Amino acid sequence: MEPASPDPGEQPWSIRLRAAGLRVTQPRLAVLDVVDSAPHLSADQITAGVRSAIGAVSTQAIYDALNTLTEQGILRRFEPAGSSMRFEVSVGDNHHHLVCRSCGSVRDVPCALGSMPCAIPQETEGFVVDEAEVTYWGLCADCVSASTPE
Amino acid sequence: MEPASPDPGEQPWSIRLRAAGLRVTQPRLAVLDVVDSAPHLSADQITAGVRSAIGAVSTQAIYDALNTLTEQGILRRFEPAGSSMRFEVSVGDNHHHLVCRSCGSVRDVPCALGSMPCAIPQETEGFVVDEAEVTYWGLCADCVSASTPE
DNA sequence: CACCTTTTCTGGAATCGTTCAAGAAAAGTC
DNA sequence: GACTTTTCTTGAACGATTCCAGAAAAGGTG
Repeated sequence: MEPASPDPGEQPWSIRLRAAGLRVTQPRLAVLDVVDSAPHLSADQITAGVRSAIGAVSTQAIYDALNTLTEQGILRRFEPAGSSMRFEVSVGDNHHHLVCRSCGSVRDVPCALGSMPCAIPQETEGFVVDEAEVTYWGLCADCVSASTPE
Repeated sequence: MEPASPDPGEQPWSIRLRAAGLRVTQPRLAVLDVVDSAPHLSADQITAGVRSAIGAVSTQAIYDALNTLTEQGILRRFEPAGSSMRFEVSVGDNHHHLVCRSCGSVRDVPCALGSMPCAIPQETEGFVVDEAEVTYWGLCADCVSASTPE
């Protein structure tokens, strides 16, 4: 085993961890693998994935890893209203999310708002903006068809 | 007392409640007054405001009022990541929010993304979008100056 | 390679915000 | 004024996340 590498051609996680000044630990590698293989998972789901990959790990270790990795910009965290935290590997493209009101599923959408006004830091009466987060709410294809009579 | 009316010239809350098929109760009127007088409050803060206005009210009554009023479109609820629910009187302008990463304060911003792409329902691979929510993250003026050395 | 310092993980409890559930009270109807 | 339905009270439950103290592991150093 030991994928421990995001993708052939990319730097293995261990390198990215060291580059961020973080120690390379089993839980962190496992968290990265799980999040990389399935974006938008909750802490709970990530915990399950990590445990099935490397055995017993404390809940705290997962949260610690998620928080640390997020702080270092390796993961990106978001939290649609009514949902718990969700994570994805940070790729720096500032894409946005479609969230299904019915089943809570999340889908990525490229930042398609014209010429990305959302990436442009603005200033509003002294308020310094560093990020614009867009969440599209609606129904996913499955839930649409499930709710349609015919 | 008994403001019970959003604004001179606007319909009193009782009318709006009845129009929505809801009974007119003290807790609901008080919730509306509090939210109207200070947008972006949390359920907790609203509870405090309501209690100081009409005396003892159960926490549950507040949550019930908030949920019901939100369902009926009289209030608008939003929930910046890391924060609890926040409420404002729904005015139908689909404005957005600036959220301070440091102190959590919220400020309204008009939907200024060009010609409001955010209000235009899109469809993406069967995903039917009915709302676009934009959250700007950054630092409010106070926190900016507090964090600046000089 | 053994040692040492620092970071990270374990285990368990605590916390916050929100919801659930059953019965009492109030609103609106006839 | 009695009746039906909605709303409120009380009190417990719940999920997600964090806090804490001590044990274990990571990785630099001699």
